[in-house]
Amino acid sequence: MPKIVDHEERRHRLAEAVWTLTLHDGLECVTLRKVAAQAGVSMGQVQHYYATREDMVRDAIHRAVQALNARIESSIKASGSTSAETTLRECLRATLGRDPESLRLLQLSVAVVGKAISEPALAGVLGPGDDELKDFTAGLIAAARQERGTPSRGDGRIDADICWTLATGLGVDVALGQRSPDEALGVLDYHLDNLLG
Amino acid sequence: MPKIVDHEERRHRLAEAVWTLTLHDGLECVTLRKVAAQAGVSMGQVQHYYATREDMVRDAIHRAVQALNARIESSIKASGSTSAETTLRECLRATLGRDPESLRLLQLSVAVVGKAISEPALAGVLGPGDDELKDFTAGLIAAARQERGTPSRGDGRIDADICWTLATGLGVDVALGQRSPDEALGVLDYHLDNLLG
DNA sequence: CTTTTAGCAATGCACTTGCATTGTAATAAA
DNA sequence: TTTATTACAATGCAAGTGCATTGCTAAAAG
Repeated sequence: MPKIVDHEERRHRLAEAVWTLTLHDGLECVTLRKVAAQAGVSMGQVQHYYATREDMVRDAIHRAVQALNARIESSIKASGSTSAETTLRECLRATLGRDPESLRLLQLSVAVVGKAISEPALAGVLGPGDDELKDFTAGLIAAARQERGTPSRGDGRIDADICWTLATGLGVDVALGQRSPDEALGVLDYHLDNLLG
Repeated sequence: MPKIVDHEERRHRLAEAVWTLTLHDGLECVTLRKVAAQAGVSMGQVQHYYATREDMVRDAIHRAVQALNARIESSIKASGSTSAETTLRECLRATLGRDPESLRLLQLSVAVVGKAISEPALAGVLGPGDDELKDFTAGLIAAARQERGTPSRGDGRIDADICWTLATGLGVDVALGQRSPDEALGVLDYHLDNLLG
């Protein structure tokens, strides 16, 4: 029938604008007009794709989390054929914002996490808190120890838990500029050396 | 001259109102009128004590951080005469929001940390990122190992760093309701057992 | 008692906000 | 070519915002 455009591309552009504004001015400054201006479109277009401002912000956050998870998973797959230790290190490193785009997404997550306090539904979406990931990581730890010939000890699930909590904590520091990515990497590697050694 | 009131008490009441609103509705919903209503005073009174909204929010955040630090320090002093290990455990535990007021302050910190992305000056104020604390903690770790008869190993400063990063990371999870304080405590203790054992 | 001043309370105002409404141009199906 | 429908653009509007201004009241200094 009529003019058909790529909705996905439009929403992505708008989400990008929301990201930029959020990082630059904070979430409270994300308004329909500013998003339109940032994206270089009219306010009508924004309204066409999002029923409410809440909808828009929600989608932008959702897309950011997806993009971040995609980067972690691609890190896992990129080092899939090497040793378990390499895979373990690599996927934890993915949370440290070591390239510009990862850093951007990381900062965005931090900028947004506060909303989850007054909006508990958001808490589940953020952060890698699922059991599946922890089991997977616990398996990697066990395998890495076997590679090293280190006897297994302790509770692998808690070890995995600590790895992720530490890595995301380091990531927060990096996002806030309180730590360089390299310094965070050093701390993480130090922990893994102790854990596997 | 004229009527004299306790400025400190007034500002504290207003800050309390800001806290409550922030936890309940998020920072973006903190307006002069709502704060006045929450505190049960007129909007004029709020304006009398804060020149701008920004001033008000800044002061409320500052007071929250102060209160949280005070709780950590009081934890240290409360266990001052016992073993180094007890002191170490106790001051790290203080970041886990184990009593209602600590939890409230912890949640408030999380609700506010996002602002630090677009307002880097705030980053320094939040979180226990100073070197002094890390040195102190490194000292506690060394002393605790001596108490246990464990030979010292690794880098005490990085160990201390990891302890705090882990503890604050766990605190974030608790604040978001993704972890119970008891669970977080278990993870922290597990880590300290490994570290000191 | 007078006077001065801190401590508000009340109101007003320009501005911004999200959202609704309406109009219009383009295009694919008929 | 007609027509239906998508994709906007433009404008309007009520509500809410931060802040300025004004006026009043109570109490301490004189």
